[in-house]
Amino acid sequence: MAGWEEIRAEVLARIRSRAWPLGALIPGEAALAQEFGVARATVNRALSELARAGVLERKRKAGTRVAALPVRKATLDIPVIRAEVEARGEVYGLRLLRLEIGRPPVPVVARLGQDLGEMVHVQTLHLASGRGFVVEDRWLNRSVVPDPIPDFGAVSVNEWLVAHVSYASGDISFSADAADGWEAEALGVAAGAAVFVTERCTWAPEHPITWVRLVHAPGYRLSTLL
Amino acid sequence: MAGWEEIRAEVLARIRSRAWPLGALIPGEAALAQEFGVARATVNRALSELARAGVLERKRKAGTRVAALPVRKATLDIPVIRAEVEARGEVYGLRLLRLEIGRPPVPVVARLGQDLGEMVHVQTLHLASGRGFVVEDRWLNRSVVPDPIPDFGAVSVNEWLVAHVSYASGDISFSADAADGWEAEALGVAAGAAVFVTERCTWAPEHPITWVRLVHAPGYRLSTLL
DNA sequence: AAGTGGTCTAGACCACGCA
DNA sequence: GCGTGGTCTAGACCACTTC
Repeated sequence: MAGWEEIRAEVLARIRSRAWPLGALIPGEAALAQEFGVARATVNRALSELARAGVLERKRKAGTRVAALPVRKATLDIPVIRAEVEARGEVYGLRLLRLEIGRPPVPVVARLGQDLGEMVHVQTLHLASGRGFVVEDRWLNRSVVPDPIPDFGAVSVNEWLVAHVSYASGDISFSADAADGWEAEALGVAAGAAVFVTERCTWAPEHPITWVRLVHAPGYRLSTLL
Repeated sequence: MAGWEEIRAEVLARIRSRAWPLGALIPGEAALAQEFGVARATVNRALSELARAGVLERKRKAGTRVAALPVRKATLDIPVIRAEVEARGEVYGLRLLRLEIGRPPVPVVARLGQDLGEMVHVQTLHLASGRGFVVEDRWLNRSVVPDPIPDFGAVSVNEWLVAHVSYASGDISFSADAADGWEAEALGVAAGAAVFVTERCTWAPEHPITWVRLVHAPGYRLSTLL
């Protein structure tokens, strides 16, 4: 018994075999290190990984226990749309549908957490081999966009942001919705069709950067390994 | 400059400020350790975290470079449904709609990767404060279910599995779909309404355990911090 | 062959959170 | 307080990859 991965496996095995039941306190790092004949840091690495995966819950002083109701954690990759299209072996295309300056609707202001007044509104259509793949509806903080405004018909806003604007945090959510009139038209599907929607909001340390809603063509799947 | 989090922040700042441009090779761990006045292990921890987040790409011998097309990684929590309902402050309820033994349809067999012959088919409805919350359609490997079959009207299959069956791996995917006839009826919505669908497949090291499709009531959102 | 990141060790100090 | 996990160090060896 040597590497942290072997130790992680052994600990997992004890949990799966109910040698360490759900909710139970397991021995401390020092004890396990001695039992396995490794340094405490190695045990720490193994247990930390399991905690990150949601299998264990660790607290200073309280010790480490097996999670009672294991909350599985899955890691999602959120690629740039162009990369996603190309990964499918299709040809990426981009069409700028609308670019204007105006005040965002109330729900968008609410999500951003503050009213920035006028913002840059961009609507684009991402194409995979000529077919509509994703419709993007985005509001951008004017202060992050230079004057003149970059050509968002050549480089998608997302890719431009990644390369030119630093940011700190954000959130993302997924839902199902019925395709809106113009969204359905852009994607070439019937209005009201069930579509997968991604909504993202990002902030720089001190101010909002952008809010975006991505409507994916029917059949879209987001998947990952558990 | 001391902790790995500070070093991570400093490295991030250099990337965001384009001092280290996208795709560029950054100094080795040893050099950074000297510059920051810390041990190499500390730099390693900081860079490893950034690599896990998709900001850096690391390869032995080749060195560490800034990811050219940053793939954001988001971590999703996949809770047990009961916990999800209770976290909303609602009362959880469970109703067993169907329990039978039979052969799964072809798409399910395909997903599982092998034909197990007859399987246990369970359909349940999860309720939040009496309203339909999730419809579950599940096929279980007969060999993981004891005889007699547990009371899946009292404890959901998922919770029973968590507590009684060890497993190794699986995958999960999310999509949008139009609600099917019986699903719509169970949820109390119009047939064809846009619903959020979670599909999960899990395997023990050597054999499939279960395939499940969860249809969430309209309005369901899956969200996380980036 | 050589350079880079990945891991391990033995020891140490510290922060947190219970009592 | 005091026990636990979280982190840092200095040094070492190893695995992988490119040259």
